Amino acid sequence: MDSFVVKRKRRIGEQSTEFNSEHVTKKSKDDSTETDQGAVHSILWKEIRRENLCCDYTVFYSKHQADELLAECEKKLIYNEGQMARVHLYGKWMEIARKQVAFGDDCLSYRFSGKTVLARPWIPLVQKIKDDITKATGYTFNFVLVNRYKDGHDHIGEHKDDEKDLVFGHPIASLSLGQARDFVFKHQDSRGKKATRDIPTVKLELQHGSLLMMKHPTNSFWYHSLPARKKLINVRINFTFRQMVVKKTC
DNA sequence: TGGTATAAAGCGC
DNA sequence: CGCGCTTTATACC
Repeated sequence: MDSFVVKRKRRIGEQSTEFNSEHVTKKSKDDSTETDQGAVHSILWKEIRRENLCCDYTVFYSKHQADELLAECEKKLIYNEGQMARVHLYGKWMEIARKQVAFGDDCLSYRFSGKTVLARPWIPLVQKIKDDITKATGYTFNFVLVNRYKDGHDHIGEHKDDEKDLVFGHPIASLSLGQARDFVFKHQDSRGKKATRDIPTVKLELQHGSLLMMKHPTNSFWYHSLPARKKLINVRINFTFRQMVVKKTC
């Protein structure tokens, strides 16, 4: 069993909606003997399972905690500009419809779509979120890509996370703050006109303060996207914590 | 070395 | 407004 049920010293928030809920099971509390004056609670993960898709979702921070984190992010985060804010796709350089910055251990970088995003040194705000997730899940991370979607016009297209620089099999932890947004998984065999199979898309709504653990082999088989939702006016900031291959040279 | 994939926008419906 | 589909020439195994 791949479950990880972890105790945290806080009450977790409400579960959010997963549209195709018939395939979702809530993880039951295990046979834990934890009795820390009732102050410690197991995280209730919503398990999302399809063929070669394995994700766990929970509301990780209370509204109050998430509000404070979002405010601090808006105050302290500075995003990449210029060449660093573009991708090379289908022969053209394109501006991205969002803002992006990365933090990580010394000398780490992440290459995708013809560009290299260098990690800035960790700052306490981001380090704290990373440490919270590690405490809750047991997984470590040495890199995070931060995407800021200023409103519902900002988005990211269908893609798979580029695995060249990622430690194979390590989960990606996606923490969301701010505007709840739809998040869509589409199986690689069900895309386009010459799809060979008809596998339904999987849609989630990623809530303020939520954590989505994307586990192996999800990213090898499924594309994901954050489609535009043009009526939404509020900002969303997303952190995707990763474990990168550490190279010998800087 | 070639075969393969593409984190984007734009169009039609 | 939202979706599905096409594009395209470079970068990479």
